[in-house]
Amino acid sequence: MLTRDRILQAATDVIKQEGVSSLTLDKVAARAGVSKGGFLYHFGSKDALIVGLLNQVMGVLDHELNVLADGIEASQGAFALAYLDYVREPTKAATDTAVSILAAAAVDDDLLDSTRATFQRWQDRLRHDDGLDETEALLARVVGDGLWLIDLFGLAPPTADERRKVLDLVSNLITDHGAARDLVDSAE
Amino acid sequence: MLTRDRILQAATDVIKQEGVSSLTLDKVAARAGVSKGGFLYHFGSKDALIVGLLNQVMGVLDHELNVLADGIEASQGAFALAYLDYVREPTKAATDTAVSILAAAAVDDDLLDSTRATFQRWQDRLRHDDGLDETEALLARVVGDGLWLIDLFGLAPPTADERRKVLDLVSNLITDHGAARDLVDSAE
DNA sequence: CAGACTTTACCGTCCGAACAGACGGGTATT
DNA sequence: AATACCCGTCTGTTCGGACGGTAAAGTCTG
Repeated sequence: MLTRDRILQAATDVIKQEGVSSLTLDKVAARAGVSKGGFLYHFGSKDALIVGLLNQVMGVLDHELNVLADGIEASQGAFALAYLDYVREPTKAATDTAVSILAAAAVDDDLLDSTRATFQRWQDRLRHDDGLDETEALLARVVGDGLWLIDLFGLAPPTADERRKVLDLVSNLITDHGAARDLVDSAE
Repeated sequence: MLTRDRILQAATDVIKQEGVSSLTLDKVAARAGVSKGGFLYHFGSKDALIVGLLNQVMGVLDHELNVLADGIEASQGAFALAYLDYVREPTKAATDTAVSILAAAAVDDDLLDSTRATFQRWQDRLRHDDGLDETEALLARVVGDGLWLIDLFGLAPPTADERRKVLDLVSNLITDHGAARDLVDSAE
């Protein structure tokens, strides 16, 4: 395993196990089995570490999301359905991304810029390229992100059963377009 | 204004304007117009400051949520509808809570315990006391929290119009119970 | 040899916390 | 009413330690 990757993994582990405030260069270097100088050869600063963390983990997330969407044979809303499926149970990529975002927000808000751009791309894809009602598409994203962020902070996360039911509800809403359209229309 | 309250307000302002990493005792004390010693008289440690921040702001949020729910005349799902209404546009209490949670997560995860308990109470109230389908109730919470947390991190937040539409969609789903029940049933 | 990689040693800064004491309004005592 | 006292509030300073980052020397490999 490359040293650089070991460092990224070590950084993620430190945050997961000891919290964002324990993410220090010394601790990451020690856990990666490298000296502080060795660490700084690969990442010139703490900010660079976090950018590297976000880039890697958001790349994985984006890739897995695309693979998942390609595997869904629905005529429309494949990406939205993939977005929902992705949070059915916590994956390593999703958890790693969450802690990385937390670390970035804690250190310097600007580090999240590229992450925001990725979310914007997902949002745009949901809005235009999916042949799906825009509001339903947004609902899928909000529900997906909501569950994901509830997990991140541990804010009374729903049980596995509740989780499954709410995801099924939204998935059905998307698939059975008529039902949702009726609801929307009845409001106007 | 009491010194203690000035300090809490100053802490919130510092996080909002300069980020979590700038939340230092010196900076908060200076902005509150008090010496560092004066600060430490009111909050014996940085942890105590964050606990105080969370307690105050979660108390306000809980209160406003209850007032809002009492003002809704729906036969069922009043609390769920209030939860959704509360995120229609960003309120000061919601924003303050968000940054406080971020600060707590950054400093020490355990500081969030009482906040988690409050969310659990909300969750329980949604689940049992509202005469509403459990899945729909959870949907309301996930959508509310989702929008709120998307705002916190600025992760491609939807426009005001999109926001309104998706909240209306979920509100209608809750009010028109039959439609959602059909969707749920059709999945089983 | 050359260059990629790693180590050791070190520095300046900043932070959280502790501390001794000043100020001042209220209270009790005379 | 004047004096003495107390205590909640706040000030300014100090300190130990941790942190991010630098510099330069050393090592391994092709």
